[in-house]
Amino acid sequence: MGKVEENKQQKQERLLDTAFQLFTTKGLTKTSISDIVNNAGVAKGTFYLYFKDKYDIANKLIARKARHLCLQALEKLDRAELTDPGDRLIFIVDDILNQFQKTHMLLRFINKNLSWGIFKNALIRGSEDHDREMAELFRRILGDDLEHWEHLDAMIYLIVEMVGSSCYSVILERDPMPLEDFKPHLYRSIRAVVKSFQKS
Amino acid sequence: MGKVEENKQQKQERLLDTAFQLFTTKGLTKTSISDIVNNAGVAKGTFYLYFKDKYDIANKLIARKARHLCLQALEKLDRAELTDPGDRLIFIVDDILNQFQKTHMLLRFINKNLSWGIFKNALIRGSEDHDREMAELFRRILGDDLEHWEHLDAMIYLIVEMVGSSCYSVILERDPMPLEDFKPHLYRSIRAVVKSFQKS
Amino acid sequence: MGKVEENKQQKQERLLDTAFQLFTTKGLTKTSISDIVNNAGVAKGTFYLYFKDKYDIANKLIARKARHLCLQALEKLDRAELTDPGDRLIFIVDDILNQFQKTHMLLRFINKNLSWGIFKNALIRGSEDHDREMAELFRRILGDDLEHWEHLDAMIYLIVEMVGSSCYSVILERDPMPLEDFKPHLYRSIRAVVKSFQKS
Amino acid sequence: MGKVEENKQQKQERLLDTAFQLFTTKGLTKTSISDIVNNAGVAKGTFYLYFKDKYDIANKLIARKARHLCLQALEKLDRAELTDPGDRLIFIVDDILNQFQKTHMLLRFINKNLSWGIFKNALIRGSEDHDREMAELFRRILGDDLEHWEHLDAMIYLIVEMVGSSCYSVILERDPMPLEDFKPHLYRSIRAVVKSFQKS
DNA sequence: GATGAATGAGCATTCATTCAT
DNA sequence: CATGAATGAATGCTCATTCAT
Repeated sequence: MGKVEENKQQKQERLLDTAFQLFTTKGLTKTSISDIVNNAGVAKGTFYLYFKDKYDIANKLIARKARHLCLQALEKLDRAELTDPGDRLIFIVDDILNQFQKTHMLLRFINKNLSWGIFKNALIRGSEDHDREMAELFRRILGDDLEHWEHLDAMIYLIVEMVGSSCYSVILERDPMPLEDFKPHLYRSIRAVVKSFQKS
Repeated sequence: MGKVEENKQQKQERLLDTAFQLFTTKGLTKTSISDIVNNAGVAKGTFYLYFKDKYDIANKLIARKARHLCLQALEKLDRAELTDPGDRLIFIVDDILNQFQKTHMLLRFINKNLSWGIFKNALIRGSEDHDREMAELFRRILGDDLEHWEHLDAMIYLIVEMVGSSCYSVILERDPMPLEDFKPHLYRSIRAVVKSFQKS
Repeated sequence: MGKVEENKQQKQERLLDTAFQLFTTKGLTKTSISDIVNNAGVAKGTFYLYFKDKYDIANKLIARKARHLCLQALEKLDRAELTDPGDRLIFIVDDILNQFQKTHMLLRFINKNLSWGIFKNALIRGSEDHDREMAELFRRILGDDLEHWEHLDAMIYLIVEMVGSSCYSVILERDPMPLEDFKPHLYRSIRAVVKSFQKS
Repeated sequence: MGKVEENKQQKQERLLDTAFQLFTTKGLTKTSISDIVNNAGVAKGTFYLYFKDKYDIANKLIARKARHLCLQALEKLDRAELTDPGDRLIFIVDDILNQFQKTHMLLRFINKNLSWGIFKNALIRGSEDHDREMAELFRRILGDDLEHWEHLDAMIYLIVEMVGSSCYSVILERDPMPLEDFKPHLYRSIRAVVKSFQKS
């Protein structure tokens, strides 16, 4: 029985990997299910055993990749022993940007969907005690003194969108400037925004 | 044969209008060229006389709409007689957001493409003396005292991306909060970013 | 191992019941073997242990239902103590029509196959002494004085086809008229046909 | 322009003819649209230019064939100069049965759909003054003295269903007897039914 | 320039059937 | 006996593109 279960897992894994590779090279619209199964070496029907359609596998892929990305960054943050909340936030951002810089493919795929919603779902997903988990996540990112800020949710939302959106073309096209040139401006802006949310 | 020329213009216009309506209601991928020509009352072959394919007409449409949006905002700004650069920038942002709030369709279509590149092209497009035009545009937006800032291009880029990206789901889905609630945070952040770019 | 035997019987039964329900609601062509086994809670392979394919199970189902229908009508006839052959024939027809009226589903499934062949097979099926059984069946339906008629087989055939065919749309669509309005014409015609087959 | 129109007609005709041949040999369910276009020597897309799907072309085919069948029989009847309504009715029935006898294919295709509805639509189809046309049709079939009968519609319905249903297996399978043996019984029954509908 | 009939590659999806467990 | 994962042929249908008129 374990053997069958193992085999199933393997098939699904192979489909996910193949799909990821094709999505990142040819793009989602140009990739057909036929492409995926042919490259994965499984029968067409098998695809439908595991996924509803192309968008189903794409979403599962995004969630999986985003989750991995965030968890890695958070683990590094834990080991970094930073105390200043601005430093901590920028540490996370910097780590994620560096990961994207290393593999443009991943960024191209996660694309413009690089939003707060994605990350939230990737980390919390369907939890019962949603608010408590959110607070914990914020605390894990910023440190323990959350009471210095107002509207933490709006602040995080704004920063994630700002970073995600602005770095897309910076990383992929070096437009309007290379990432290294852009980082100082970005990080200075993040600090400014964080400060503007602080309770007076 | 001004009549013929007129007729040509009219056909193209009808195609653009129809395409816009279909793109905003059915979405780009779900709209076929057949849909467009049928609704426009034009023969299929005629489409190819004016556009290369679906994406060609979509891009021309985005450029046209974005241009209109910006020009309107700039004209209102000219009449508003504001002097503070932060006020001026926020006036523009506010006007554009209000326009999008009025017609969600337009925002849904321009989609995540709501980026600095779009606006830049919409306003300057293929000019020879690119840098001079940019400087003039900045001056038109911020006022005459540009020398107080460094890296104006980075600043504008960052702000446009931040606004565009964060307001997309705020306007269309009221997520994570309605536009009216979000605006104060956004404008406060814009001011903070603008300040952080000022020469010390 | 009566238990195993029982279990087998139960599985087959469950497949038959499920298939009937699906055939009558979704129609034969729209029902797949996957549908049947899923709804029956049986593995796909199991289906092939008992039936050759979809049409095999459908035929077995028709035979089974038609048989049940006829036997019920015949038993009621036995208890009705009618003597006139016309009365007896119409009693049977009326009972069957009423059963169909009650459950349109059944009629819709047996469909246009509601023919003499079906009923014959349902009642006699693969008997060795076919002719003697037929005579007995006729005698059971019409009474003992069969010698008054010629070509009994043709007569029964004609009447069954006439009733089955004409009542299909009458019962299911009330077209060209409702069953209650149609019955007098039908029964009058049956009597006329019966009479026309009598030996002069 | 005439040339294009002609070509279109020709294509549609070729599709109809090919479909008819395949439907009658392989059966409707076993015939795919690919089969049809391959045999017709046209592209797949062309099929959808003229028909919605397989059932659309089948229905158009049935209507067309049934219409042709009836019109032929009616024309012959006009030339036959029969006066007795029973004779006239049987003349029509006989002619149609003979046509089916000649080309089993046609009967196999029209199949169990050989009903009053088909013929009614084939002859009257979407007319405004439906009732008047029906009366005229009845008069054309039975002669001028329609007032001798009650419930003409029920009578015609019953007879068409009886003939269609009973002759299907008689012609195609010679079961339960060959057509020539069956005809006397059928015609005697028709006369009996017709008589039973006469006003007393 | 304008038309629209014709094309046919391409796609998603279904499903009967098999067979190793 | 029973299972259900895997198969892959088959099908209906779409649609961008061409080209003769």
